[in-house]
Amino acid sequence: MPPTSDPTASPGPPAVWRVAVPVPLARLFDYLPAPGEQARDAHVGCRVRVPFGSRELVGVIAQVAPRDPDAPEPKPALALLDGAPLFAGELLESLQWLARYTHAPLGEVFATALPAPLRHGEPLPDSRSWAWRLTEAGQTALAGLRAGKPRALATLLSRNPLDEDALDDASPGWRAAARALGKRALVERYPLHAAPTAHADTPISPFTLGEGQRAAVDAVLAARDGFAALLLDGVTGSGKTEVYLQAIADCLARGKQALVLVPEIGLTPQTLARFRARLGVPVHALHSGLSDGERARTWAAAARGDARVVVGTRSSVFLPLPEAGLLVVDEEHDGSFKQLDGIRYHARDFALVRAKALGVPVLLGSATPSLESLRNAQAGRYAHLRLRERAGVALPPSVRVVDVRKRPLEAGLSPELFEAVSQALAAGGQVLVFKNRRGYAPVLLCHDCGWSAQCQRCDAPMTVHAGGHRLQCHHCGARRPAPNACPDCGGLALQSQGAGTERIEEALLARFPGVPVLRIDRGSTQRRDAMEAMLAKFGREPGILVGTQMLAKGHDLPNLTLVAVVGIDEGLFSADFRAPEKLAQLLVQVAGRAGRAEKAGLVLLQTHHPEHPLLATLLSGGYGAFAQAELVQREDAGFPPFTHMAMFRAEATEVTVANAFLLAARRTLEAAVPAADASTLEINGPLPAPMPRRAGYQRTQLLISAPDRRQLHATLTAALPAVHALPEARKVRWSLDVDPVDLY
DNA sequence: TAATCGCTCCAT
DNA sequence: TGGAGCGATTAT
Repeated sequence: MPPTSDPTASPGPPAVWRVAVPVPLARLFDYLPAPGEQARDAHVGCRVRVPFGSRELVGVIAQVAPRDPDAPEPKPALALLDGAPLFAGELLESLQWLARYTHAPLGEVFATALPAPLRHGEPLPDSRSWAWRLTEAGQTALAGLRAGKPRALATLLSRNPLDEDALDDASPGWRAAARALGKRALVERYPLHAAPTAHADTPISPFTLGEGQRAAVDAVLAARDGFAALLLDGVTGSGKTEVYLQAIADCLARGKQALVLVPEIGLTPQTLARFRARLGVPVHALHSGLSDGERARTWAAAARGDARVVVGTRSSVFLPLPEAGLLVVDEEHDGSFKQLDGIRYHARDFALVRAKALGVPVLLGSATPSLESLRNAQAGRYAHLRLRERAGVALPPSVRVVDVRKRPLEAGLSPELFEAVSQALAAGGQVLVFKNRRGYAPVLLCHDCGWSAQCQRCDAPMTVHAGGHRLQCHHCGARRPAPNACPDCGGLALQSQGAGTERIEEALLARFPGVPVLRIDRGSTQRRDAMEAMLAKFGREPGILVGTQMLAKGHDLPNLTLVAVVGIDEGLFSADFRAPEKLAQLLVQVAGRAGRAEKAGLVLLQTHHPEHPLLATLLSGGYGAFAQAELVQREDAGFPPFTHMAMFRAEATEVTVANAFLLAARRTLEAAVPAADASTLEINGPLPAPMPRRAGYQRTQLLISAPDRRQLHATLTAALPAVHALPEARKVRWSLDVDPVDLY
């Protein structure tokens, strides 16, 4: 950091605020302190409102520096928004690291790290938790209340006061009832005093641990006084959550905060309820279903140390943790930890950076660890903790590959599959049919002339929906009614080719009349809690679930005895080098859903390629053997984690315009490569993206890779200012993605 | 990124 | 001649 001046302490040139503003410019802007303020070092990390062109923006003071006497007079800032910095210490440093690593402007990184109200300059909200109790008048009036929601709420509160989180769980929609009762002074709201420091009395639960779990907990506790990365590698049902809970309980007992990152679909009410029941302190949840106000409150609670445990999705990795003791990343292999637009950070990787800066352990859990994490474990950078056996009485499922070559298929389902479903239902079990394609059918084809329905704005076929009546593009969202006759030849022989979840549902309903069939995908469950409600209604009686990825985890389904996986063949031959890893993870995760309780589960894999090496390795040696084989291939091919990548993407209405930019960027990069790295740094492209046209834009890409991360960053750092300044850059939408996950 | 400036075109 | 529409410019 450059020298700063504190005019109250030492005379010298007057100081200015150097502000990181949320605009795509990788530099700071100088402002004179707001009226009545003097620039002090303690202002670093505070928000300020500043004039910017004709706009007003909220920025963050990144430095306090002496005013440059040669520069023109800076504009004065409008107002200092914080009395104490929002970003300080570890978080400030980690975010500065992230800006350097992603090559993104610091102002945009700060903006991404804040919930919307704080980003727009609102004050840090009140973060106390509130509870409700019955008043004396309420006690008296209780018996006289008419039946209904208010009476139900009053009855609930007559047993004991409840905090708002507990009310959310116990009685959704309670707020209207509470307001009604509050008006009549029958109930009242009061602030709870969050216990801010030590919870020495928090018991480490008496739950008995298996041998592997015990060893894992011991390893985490042994590492608790400093930074350590621990990979908790345990099959589904081996009790990873119990290990997290015990490690968190220890963390709480020492008066520290714990942060648990979970995938987008992993934050179920079930999970939260389990954390709340076991830890004995308020557990804050942070996910996309919350209002902006709630997110800001959680942020404030974490910043003040009031939130002792936060369970949240990707963006929770930006929470301030002044008293951090432990970070957990559950399902660390999950793709939803990578942000795909804006600041393209990886929450798991950033959690590691933060844990290191905080000097606390980070626990990465998965039944199917990413190859990156396995490699780090093998290189000795992470401790590798294995949980081999399933906890309790659960038995591992048996897996059967069904060869469907030359078999008659109905909606893509084989006779063997129908037979297995029939048997499972007869035995009183539930069935999951997994197909990673929503809609009715992936293609609408003319049997006479070969025409197929394509999206007009994307290089992709349109998916058939609504039983064949509607066409929808899954890439740009376009919709139109399905034609009755072929637009090319006028023929009436239009056929839905292939099967999505809708069509599979239809076939199962026809085949098993009277059996409940529930379809779960992004079409059937728009709202976040819709899936909960549907699964609750589905219950434990015999029935069939049909669904996509959404069903691969979360939601305990103890009566599930058969899992049938359909349509994996595309994944076996994808061009993406990560496709095998993703497919193996998906198969293992889905299979893990079968037979979680006393009943042994059966998994059917339907394929045209029963001899495919991926399946063979996975079946004979499990995920570990697959991962070993895959790592060897990655090393031979020079792919991550043995090499490091960055991707420039460009889109424009004309492909030549997109390519012209990437070609100019390539020249700029080549000129910036240090001589010592010239033989190892590789640049590929410009090449068309795997989907060359999307939503009307032509998309091309440029891939840079180097065996050493330092080389990659040295080149990017040297070249990026010139790339930003390229005249061609003004004509395209372009972005840089360091460590891209999807190569498109 | 987003607001603004200034150039061209063309309807009035 | 006004102003819609578009591309270029610029931000302390």
